[in-house]
Amino acid sequence: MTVRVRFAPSPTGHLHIGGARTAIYNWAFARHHGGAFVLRIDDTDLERSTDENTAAILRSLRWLGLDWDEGPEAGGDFGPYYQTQRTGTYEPALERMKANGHAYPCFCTAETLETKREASRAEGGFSGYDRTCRNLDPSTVAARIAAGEPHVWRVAVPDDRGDIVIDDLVRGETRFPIDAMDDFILVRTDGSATYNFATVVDDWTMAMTHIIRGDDHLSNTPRQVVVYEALGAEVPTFAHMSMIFGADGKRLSKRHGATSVEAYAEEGFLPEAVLNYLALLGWSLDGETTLFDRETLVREFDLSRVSKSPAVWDPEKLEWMNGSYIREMSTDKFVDTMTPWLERAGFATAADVAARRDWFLSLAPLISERVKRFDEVADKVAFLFEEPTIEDSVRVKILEKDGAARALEAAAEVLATVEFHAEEIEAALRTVPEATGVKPKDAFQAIRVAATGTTVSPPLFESLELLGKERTLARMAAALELVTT
RNA sequence: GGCCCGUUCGUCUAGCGGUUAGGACACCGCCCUCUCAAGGCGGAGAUCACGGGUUCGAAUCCCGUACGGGCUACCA
Repeated sequence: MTVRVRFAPSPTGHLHIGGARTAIYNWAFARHHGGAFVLRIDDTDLERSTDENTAAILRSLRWLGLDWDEGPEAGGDFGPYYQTQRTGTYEPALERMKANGHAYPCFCTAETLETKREASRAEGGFSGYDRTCRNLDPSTVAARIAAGEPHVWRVAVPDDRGDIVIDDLVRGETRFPIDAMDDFILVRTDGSATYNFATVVDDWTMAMTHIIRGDDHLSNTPRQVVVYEALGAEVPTFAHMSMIFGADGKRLSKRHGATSVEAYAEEGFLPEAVLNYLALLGWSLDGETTLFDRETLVREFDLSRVSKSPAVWDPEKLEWMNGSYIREMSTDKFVDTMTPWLERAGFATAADVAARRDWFLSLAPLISERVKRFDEVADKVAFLFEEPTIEDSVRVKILEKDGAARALEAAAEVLATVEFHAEEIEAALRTVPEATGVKPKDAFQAIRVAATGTTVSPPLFESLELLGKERTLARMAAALELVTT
């Protein structure tokens, strides 16, 4: 049988880091086994679900490079792929369970249930439904329904079934005592399906073979198994992965900073880095390999190597990884990726980049090994696009230092006569320390501050080349004026 | 309360009865060097949550405890 897995986000918000990881594992599992990765939008929470959120989720999945075989905008033979459009399938499923005697109507009101629950919980022990309506006389049941009395439909958990054992692909064999199982509600008074009923019917009718999800659903699994069995459906294989925590050991939330995939995209993270990091957070290839591409992930992914324990989200490691991917990018790709960030900063348009592509290509390697995210690029290249302002403290510390002015004058002089290429610039400037008696470090720092306005910049000679002779000399003259007046 | 899951350096993890407990991020030092990075080399960092077993031998198997998490809704 061919593998079919699904990712079923609820469009009540953007794609969350945790959801993204679940999607990645499902996707990798499907691709590894040559199966189908299905996307279903569980939008039954009408209050909070929005089309904007759905669109954002699709965008984020695509950004990560997770393509789905069936689902919104892809179609498929098992649709519809929006849960709100599948309500028609719950009714026949319920009929099927009724026919088997696996579902029964319950007329108990929410209030009486509440008081009963409190009472039994006070005594300690099982707090589930006491099955009052399970053994109602069939004729009275028929009469009450005919009279239009409000009721829900409950599952009749079999007494003779024995414990429910789940062979979880991540956690191994997990046993749930059957007598702790509640005759939970399948269909509400208003006729709508509850989560545990709806997902089972959806997953069953969509022919899912494996359910890979967060372990917050582990405790729901035995309930769902009961429904599968009552339906006469084949029970899929389950795999429950642990959650992602923040540094404080609490479930990851907004308090811990950016939690949506979109936010990481906007901060200048690369999709391949986010994918790699997320894949590694809770899964290991061999314990040694930390950097791997999409193809390797697909080839090597194995649920048995998914961690059972929760993982703490570590933004620093993600940044390191992103930096690593940036450094490995081709110069061309770096320029392309950098362009929108330059546009956003108002430094250059895509047309500017195209017009002077060679110049940007020589800029790229200077920047790529100095940033961990693309939102740092603008700051690093600013000196090339706008006139620097030298801070007082820097002026005092560097430009007014003994010999600095002398070095600047000498530098300006030699630079004026030279071809403006890094090698020539370097050769010329190397003569300055000896000629002036100023230490190389001090001389170069003075020139750096004059040219870039700061003490930290990309390599000096290359930076000057990019700046060009005219601007370099003008800035040096301006710096000299600053300290000599 | 009941049921279920988890616990190896600060963090992510390897380990699946015999290892000097390995790797990665972060941290520290050295090298490189015009600053910052990047890179190279090295270092520190884990009584494997705790307590009992089983075994010649346990991070690895079993039981218990503690702590953390989940479920226990006419939420998903």
